[in-house]
Amino acid sequence: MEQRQELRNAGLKITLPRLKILEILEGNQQRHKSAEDIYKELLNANEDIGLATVYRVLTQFESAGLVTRHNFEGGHSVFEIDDGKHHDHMVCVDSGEVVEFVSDEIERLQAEVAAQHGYELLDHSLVLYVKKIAGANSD
Amino acid sequence: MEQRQELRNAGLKITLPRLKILEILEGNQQRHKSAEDIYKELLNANEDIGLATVYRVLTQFESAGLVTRHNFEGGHSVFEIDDGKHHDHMVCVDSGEVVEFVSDEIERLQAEVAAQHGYELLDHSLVLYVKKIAGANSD
DNA sequence: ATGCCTGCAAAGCTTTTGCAGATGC
DNA sequence: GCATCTGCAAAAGCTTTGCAGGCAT
Repeated sequence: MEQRQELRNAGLKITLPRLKILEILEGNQQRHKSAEDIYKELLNANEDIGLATVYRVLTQFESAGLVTRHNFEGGHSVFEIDDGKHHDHMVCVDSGEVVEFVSDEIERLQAEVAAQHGYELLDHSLVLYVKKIAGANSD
Repeated sequence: MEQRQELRNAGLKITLPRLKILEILEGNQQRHKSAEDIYKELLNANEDIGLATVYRVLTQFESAGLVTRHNFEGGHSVFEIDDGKHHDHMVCVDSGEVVEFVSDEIERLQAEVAAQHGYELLDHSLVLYVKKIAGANSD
């Protein structure tokens, strides 16, 4: 029940919808969820929370730095708990599976490239679209 | 007037809307345009072409490999002529300016990272969000 | 009690689709 | 002449907003 404190720190009142949504986001199943995904999980849990509220809460969480919003291909956004550890994503085009990874070298090169063009790197978005190699172990 | 041939190669009938849209995409002003941008340019040029047609044509062009669609942050797509030369993008958060760049090293590292996880790299999307360094020359 | 929060429904935005008429070949 | 293409308008999909009531503090 540490979530109450997270909400408090974010300057948000502790309400049932926010607790439930935070709980779902912290669940260890799928880390990357769309608003719709969350809405469905709430329905399954018999929580009477509107889709509009899900969106509002997610936006508030984003402003508060609790979650990160990603715009993968396909029009809709997905959200993920922001634990402070930066990483990029790899999406399997067959299964839709999302794998997180970090490459310090890529990070460094990005800053370097930006600098070469006279820019300071503020942020970046890197998504690899991949496909499982037959017969390979996935890690 | 080489555009007719490009359309033909793509298996598309030569029509006024397609010619005009291709022409705009090949214009040397802004390389990255949204459907709306193109629609506005058509209106300015007094061409009587509907927005729906712009979308349809862009989708056809994309299938034909004539253009590439990017989903930068912000909900709407931008299109760019596909000249076969792969590159990534750097977007200035202040001016909205878009700079293209290629880093062979980053490309190589991406494939490497994917392989380490048992995946084959099919495609990727890399966007750097940057800010001009005061007093630096921009190249 | 007060002010922030929620649910519902309606609107907003980008993109897609249906249909009848127009156009290219 | 026939199939493909276009314009218009309406619909679709995701997300946001307005409003009246509800809940946390």
